[in-house]
This record gives sequence, structure tokens and C-alpha cells, in this order.
Amino acid sequence: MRSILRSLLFNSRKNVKANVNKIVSVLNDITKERLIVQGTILHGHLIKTGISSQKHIAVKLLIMYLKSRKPKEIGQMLKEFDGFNLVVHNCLITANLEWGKMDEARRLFDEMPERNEVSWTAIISGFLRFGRVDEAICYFERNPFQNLFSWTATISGLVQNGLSFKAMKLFVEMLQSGVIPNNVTFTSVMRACGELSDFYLGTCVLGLIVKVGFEHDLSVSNSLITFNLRLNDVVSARRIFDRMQCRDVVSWTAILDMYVQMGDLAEARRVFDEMPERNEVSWSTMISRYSQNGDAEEAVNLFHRMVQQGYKPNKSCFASVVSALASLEALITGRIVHGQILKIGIERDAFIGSSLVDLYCKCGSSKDGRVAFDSILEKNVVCWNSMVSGYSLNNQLEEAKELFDKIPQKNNISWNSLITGYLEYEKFDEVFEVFSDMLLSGEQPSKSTFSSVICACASLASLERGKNLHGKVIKLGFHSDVFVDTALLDMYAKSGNVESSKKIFKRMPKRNEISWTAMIQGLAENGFAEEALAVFEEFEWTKSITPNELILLAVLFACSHCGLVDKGLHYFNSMEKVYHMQPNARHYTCVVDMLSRSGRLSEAEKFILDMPCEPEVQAWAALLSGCKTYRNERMAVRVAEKISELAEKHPEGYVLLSNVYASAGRWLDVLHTRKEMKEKGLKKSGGCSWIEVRNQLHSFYSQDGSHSESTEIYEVLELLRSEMQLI
DNA sequence: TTAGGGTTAG
Repeated sequence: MRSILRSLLFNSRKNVKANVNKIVSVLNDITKERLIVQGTILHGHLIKTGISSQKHIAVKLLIMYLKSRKPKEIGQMLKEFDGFNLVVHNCLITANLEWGKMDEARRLFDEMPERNEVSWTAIISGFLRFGRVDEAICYFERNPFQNLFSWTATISGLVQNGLSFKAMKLFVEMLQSGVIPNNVTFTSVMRACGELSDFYLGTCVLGLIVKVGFEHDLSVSNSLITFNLRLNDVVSARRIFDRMQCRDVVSWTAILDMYVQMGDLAEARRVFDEMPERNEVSWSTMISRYSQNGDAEEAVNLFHRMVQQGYKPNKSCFASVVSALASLEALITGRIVHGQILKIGIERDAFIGSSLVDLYCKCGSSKDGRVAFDSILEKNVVCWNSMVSGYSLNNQLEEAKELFDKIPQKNNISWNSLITGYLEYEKFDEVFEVFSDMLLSGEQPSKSTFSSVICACASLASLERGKNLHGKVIKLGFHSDVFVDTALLDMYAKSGNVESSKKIFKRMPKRNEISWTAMIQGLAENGFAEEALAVFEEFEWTKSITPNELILLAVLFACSHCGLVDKGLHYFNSMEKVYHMQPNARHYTCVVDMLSRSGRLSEAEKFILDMPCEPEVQAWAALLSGCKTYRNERMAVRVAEKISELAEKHPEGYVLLSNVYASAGRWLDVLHTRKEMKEKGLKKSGGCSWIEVRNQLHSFYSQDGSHSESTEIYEVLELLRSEMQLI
């Protein structure tokens, strides 16, 4: 394009005059790429050569200024158009549509003294672009120039509005009226067949395409690829691609996306690297897919490469890369990219805004997130949801609820975002309350909703409620979802119903590392530690998932609880050697607990002292507990001293300390420890047990009379006791 | 007048 521009600028006056068509094409490109500086230079040159008032060129210049919103130049140009008002009117209508001023465009149209086929097509496609389908159809029916263009514009507009069936009906009417479709019509109609997932209809249209002679057309072939992909016919899509005489960036991007959707990111990357030509969309596809597939780092790398190679990222690209940065919690890079977004001036876009909200909230700054949210011009439900989950993430649950109540049109994710917030911060009553409000509002709970609510049941070991939800899950057919199944198996395991838990685990069609961890932990916690280790061995056989820190913690826990000390030590040592992961303080605590439980106290003490990281107070507590069981008072004193150093912040250390003194009969020390705790204002959250009766949770704390009906409860207990004595 | 790409929850 630039070379054409240069040749035009330096060509003689005669040559320029001979090249009106070429100039029109250059002006089209300038307008498309928003190169207003070059456009103004060219305009100056055209004035000098006296060609600027040529009708076709003047119209293109006007459109260029209209699209760049240059009011001064627009006014100047309009003065030159006394002779051909109709064309100017059409340009103004198009420009107003571009600016989102549909009603202004309609006013201009209605006031026109005469209209041509361009005016009618422009206003019809305008209505369709703004989703005003009924008005579009009304104007289409009134249109005296029902030509190929207006048929095609209406059909494609209907498809874009998701009304593919209506579009197909109109296509049939078009054929009946004798108008022959062109490549654009076929492209839209093929898309409609794809949206309807109608193979038969697609085949009929394909026959027509061949008959009319468009089967080798570039855009028609591209739409045929997409049609086949839509129907999951990967082989046909690839065949069409391979047989194409010429391919453009759209064809390559479609085939690239095919591999991405098949989950073959490596092949997609190969296609991407081999593509002869790339544009922002191809980059955008690759970036977004990496981001969606959890490889945020690669998404960001590609973004940097794209910028380095001189491509200008568009809205989609920015939205994807900001989303990737959000999952990496990369605040600094995020702020730099935000700066670029502000420079281009697209921060008010709903897609960009939502991902910015997400970025700041995931980095812990809901304040910045709120600023980004407030600046979005037309907020859609995703923007609202991002902000609600942003508040939820940052434990600002009141703000989350307040904003949630203001969402104009909530969807499933709005409810889920709020529920997740309450779940994360253990507000279980609110989880159930919002869930019940959701059902009352008529919103269908999704798999995600169930997995969260069942998780709440697991935390409360609320078996009855959990069973009830399990029933609903089966009814709705959500029981083969990996998240729902994992939540269910965890709920059963935490409620002590290991058999049901195992049943679900065995039936799961797909498992992730959380499912395996929940099963291993569940078995270990319920006393089936050897079975837990057998499940871990089975996990190792699968080889499809690499073990993570949590799963090894569950394994160590299992070993510790069935006295398999050497096996436990073996797993602990293989963490670095075999699995290449650094054990953290919790793994060390687990090993200390394991050694202390089996009486290997000196080994445990040495293990703590040799630790490369700061031991948790729980590690010392585990050792102290071992000292108590195996009556090693000398070590207990040493450990107790260590704990009392750490106990400032950890009240559970003091409690343990006083228990050790109590078991040794050192009552003065007990009193002293308790007094110290009281003086320092430390309070250990009291132990609590609970029972669920008819969906109502009854909690009992260690002090008497904590339950509202405790007098009656004790009376019944007394009655039972006396009856038992009678027997 | 067309074909390929985007943001949020588990």
C-alpha cells in the first residue's frame, strides 16, 4: 500500500488523472487502516493536481474524514457536494451508523427527498447491526430496490443476530424471486447452516454453490471449512483447506483454530509458525487459546513477539493478554499494557474493561479494579460479574453483594461469583441462602453452582443436604462433571461415608489432581490409610497427571496415620529426586508428626532442627504431643521452651503446653501457662461438635448450656440413663 | 453485503 502511495505522490499529473480507480482503492485502504496523516497528505496532493473534486474520489475522501471524525474537514468537504446530494446523504447515514447513532441515521434516511438502492441497503443493515430486526424487516419489505445487495445484507444481518432459520427462509424467497446469489450470500448462508448444525441443508447449499460456480471462491471455501468444523468433521475441513487454490489469512486461522479446538496445541503452533501470512486475528487466536488453556506465560510471550514484529494489537488481543496477565497476577506488566490500552483509547470497551477489572482484582487491588469498572461505557453482564467476583476474591463480601443486587440482567455466572466468594471465606449460611435465592429467581444452577454448594456441604460435613444435592445433580445430568464429582466424593468422605465416596471416584469418567487428592485424603482421614496409598500407586500408574504438592501431603498424611514411617520417609525423599518439587513447611510438619507418633522422637527433633525453612508451630506441637505419649519429659521441656517462644502468635502452642504440664501433674505450670495466655489476650477457638437434624445445624461448644435447648437435652439424657440402669 | 479472533464463576 505504501509503495502505491509513494508512486502516486511522485507521479506526474497526467498519470494521476489516469489512475482514479487506483486512488479510490488507496483511499479505501487508508480509511480501513485509519492512516489519516497519509490520507491528508494525499488529499493535499490531489487538490494540487485538481483531481480532488472528481465524484468518486471526493466521496472516498469524505468517508475517510467521517470515519476519522474530523469535523472541520467534514464541513469543508460537504460544501463541495452541491451537485450530488444523494451520495453525500448515503455517506452521512453510513458514518452515523459507524458512530452508533442509529436514530440519527434513520432521521436522515426518512428526510431524504430521493433514495437509491445504497440508501436502502445501508439503513436495513444498520438496523440489523443494532439488533433491531423487526424494523430491518419492515424496511426490507418497503424497499423498492430489492436487489442482490439488499437480499444479501438482510440475510447476513439475520445470521449475525442469531436468526439463522429466518435467514434461510429469506434465502429461499430470494431464490424464488429469481435473484442469483453471489459469493457473499453463499458465505452467510453457509454460516447459517453451520449455526443450525444442519448437515443436509449445508449439502443442498453446497450443490447450489457448485452449480452457480463459486466452489473455488476464497470466502466461500473459508465458510465451508467453518461449516465442517462446526459439525465436527475435521477431515472434510482439512480436505477443503488442502484443495484450496489460494488461501488467505482467514483460511489459515480457521485451520489453526481447528487444531486448537481439538486440543492439539502443538500442531496449532506448527500451523501458526508455518503460516505464510499473519494478521492481528491469527495472533489473537493463538494468544487467546494459550491463555484459555492455562499457558498464560506463552500467551504473554507471543504478545511480546507480536509487538516486536510490528503488529498492532487490537481489542481482542489486549483482552486476551490482560486475561493471561491476570492469571499470572503480573501487576507490573499489567500496568504497562494498561498504559498502551489508554494510549489507544480502548479502555472503555466492555471486553477490555472486564479483563482489566479481573487483572487488578486478582492482584489484590479491587480499588483499581473498580476504577476500570466505572470507566466502562456500556457494561454487559460480564463486566458486572468480573467486579462481583473481584470483590469476592478480596474478601469484600458486602461490596460484592451490594453490586450483585444492582446487576440489571443477572446470569448464571453472576450467582456463581457471589456463591464462590461466600464459600472461599467460609460463610456457609450465606452460600445456602444465595443458592436458595437463585432457585427462587428461576435461574438454573449450573455444574459450577453445584460444585460450590456441595463444597460447602463438605466443609460442614452436612450429609443430608449433600445427598439432596446429589439427587438434583443426577436429575440434571451433571454427575459426570469432574468438578461436581470431586465435590461429591469429598462431601461423602468428610461426612464419614467412605463407601459412597469410593463409588463416585470409581465411576468418574475423568479425574484431575484434585479428585485424586480428595480421594487419598478422604481414605486416610477415615482410617483407611493403606487403601489411600493403594490409590496413590494407581495414580502413579496413570502417568497422565503429574503429582503436585497437595497430593504428596495427602500421601504423607496417610503414611503418618497408619504408622508406615519408612514408606512415608521414602515418599518424602522422592519429592525432590523423582517428582522434582521442593517440600514446603507443611510436608515437613507431616514427617515430624509421623516420626513423633511412632515414638522416633530424637529423629523427629533432629529433623526439625535440620529443616531448610522455618518450621511451623504445628511441627513443634506434633513433637510435643509425641513427648506426651511416650513420656519423654526432658525433651518435652526443651520443645515447650521452643513453643513458648513461638506461642506469642500461636495460641494452640500454649494449650498444648498446659496439657503436657497437666499430664505430668505440674499443676502450678498449668496455671501459669493459662494465666499467661489470658494476660496476652490469646484465645484458642473452642472445639465444637455439631449434628444436623432436618436441615438444621445444632452446634455444641465445650462450656455447658451453649445450646438454646440444653436443659431439655440434659433432661432427656438423664431419662435415658435411668432407663438404661433399670435394664 | 462475507468468512477467522476477545472478557467473568467451579
